[in-house]
Amino acid sequence: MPLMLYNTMSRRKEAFQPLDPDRVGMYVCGPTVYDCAHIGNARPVIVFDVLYRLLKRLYPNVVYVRNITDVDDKINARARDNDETIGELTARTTQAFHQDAAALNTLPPDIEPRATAHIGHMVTMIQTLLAKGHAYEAEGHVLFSVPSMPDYGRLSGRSQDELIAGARVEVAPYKKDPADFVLWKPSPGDLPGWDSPWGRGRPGWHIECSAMSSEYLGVTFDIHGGGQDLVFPHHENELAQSVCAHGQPFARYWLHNGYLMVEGEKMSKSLGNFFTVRDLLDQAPGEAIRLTMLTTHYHQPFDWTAEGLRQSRTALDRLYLALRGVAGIRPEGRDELPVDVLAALKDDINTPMAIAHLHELATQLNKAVTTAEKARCKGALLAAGDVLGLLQQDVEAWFRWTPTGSSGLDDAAVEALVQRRIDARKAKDFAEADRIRQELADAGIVLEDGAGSTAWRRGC
RNA sequence: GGCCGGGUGGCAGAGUGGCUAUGCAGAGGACUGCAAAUCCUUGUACGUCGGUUCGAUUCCGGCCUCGGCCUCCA
Repeated sequence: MPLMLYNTMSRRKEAFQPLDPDRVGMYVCGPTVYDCAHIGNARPVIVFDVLYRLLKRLYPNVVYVRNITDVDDKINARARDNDETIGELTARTTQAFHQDAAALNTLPPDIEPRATAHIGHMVTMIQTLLAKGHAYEAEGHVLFSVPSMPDYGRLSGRSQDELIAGARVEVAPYKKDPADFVLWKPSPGDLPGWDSPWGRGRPGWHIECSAMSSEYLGVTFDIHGGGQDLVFPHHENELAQSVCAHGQPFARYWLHNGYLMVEGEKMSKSLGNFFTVRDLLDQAPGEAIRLTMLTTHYHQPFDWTAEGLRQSRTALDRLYLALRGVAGIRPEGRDELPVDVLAALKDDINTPMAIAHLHELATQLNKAVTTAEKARCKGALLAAGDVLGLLQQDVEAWFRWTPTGSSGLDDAAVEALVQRRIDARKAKDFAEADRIRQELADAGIVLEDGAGSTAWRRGC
């Protein structure tokens, strides 16, 4: 079965056929670095990480580009509010983003270009658009002329008439058409600016992705991803600029992850349901956050709930318990992705289905009797985990995770109590053994007596 | 107003024109010093009204309802 992907452009699932199977290109819109990432930002990071891992399985050479937007009016405003320089703000938030992405067990992209390092390329593209009559200068701005592109609006599925009718924002007086958008705008002395044929200024939002994607992946490339909210206007405009400047097709497959809500409501600061990835990492392991995100198909709206996170932790407990049971056995077939997991992911990245198979593999592992069988099941489970970015940490590390600022028993204290209980059991002093069990239970520690040993873990 | 995507068992969440995932929670059983874990068994699910069909949760249409987008929020 070929890899099937839902293409926003055609509104249907299509068989993926790369332009060049020896160099598959994927561009995903990365963060604007003005603040810590919130959980909505985390969704595309995780979803496209799974696609990246899958593509790497299927093709020998995948180039994953995810940009950092480090020039933006929100950045300017935030730096002023924080009383820090723009450079300090963007460096700090970029680093925080990298830490969060790593905590969610996502692979770094192959190339992570920053917008400010590609201003020259953007200027060149804007000049081309001007020369071809797709852009015009007005009051120090350069604007893209939407009417100059007949099939503008195809990606987001709206006609130019609709755009004009629906425009609810005051139209800047220098625009020839209400739908026209900024390619370049003037910068006063106190804002970041670069010299250009149109004076000192800074780029509009959309042009950076057009410039950087073509620089690293070519003017036509395979996959372009991002959140659904970017379909319009960002991706529509990127597409328009790129096609008009280069005269060739742009991205061939457009993938968009659905929106994120919190406890059934739109996430917003005013509702008090706004979480950063950081906030959550203090309360739950990154792997649990990752699994939670993957339990809903990427294309569906995702409802983040405390209960959902709890269930994911329980699910990971189950999977890691299965692995703990075969800790001493060397896995077999570690590199062979189980066929049903592969099939699920090849069907438009059906992670919920893949996770269901993960559970079935765990059940098989739990039921395995012979060592050979256990080794095979363990290998299959781990291989399935690899492509999902799950089950890769040390089993005991998973069970010992503690929330930030926890004041409970530390590992050594738990070990000491467990040992005292083992001694009590050997002496058949079950009253003392049960007292210790209760003491540990009160501290959130679950004990599991096995043949000749006692394992422990921290409950949720 | 225009456009888009949803409504599945107690909960989350896939999927399918007939054989009805998976996990959590619940019930019963096996195992266990007690537990936990594990395994086995179990639960008349598909918003509503019509249509197509031998048969629809799955296809088509109306309706209800939820959410989103409509110029810079992933």
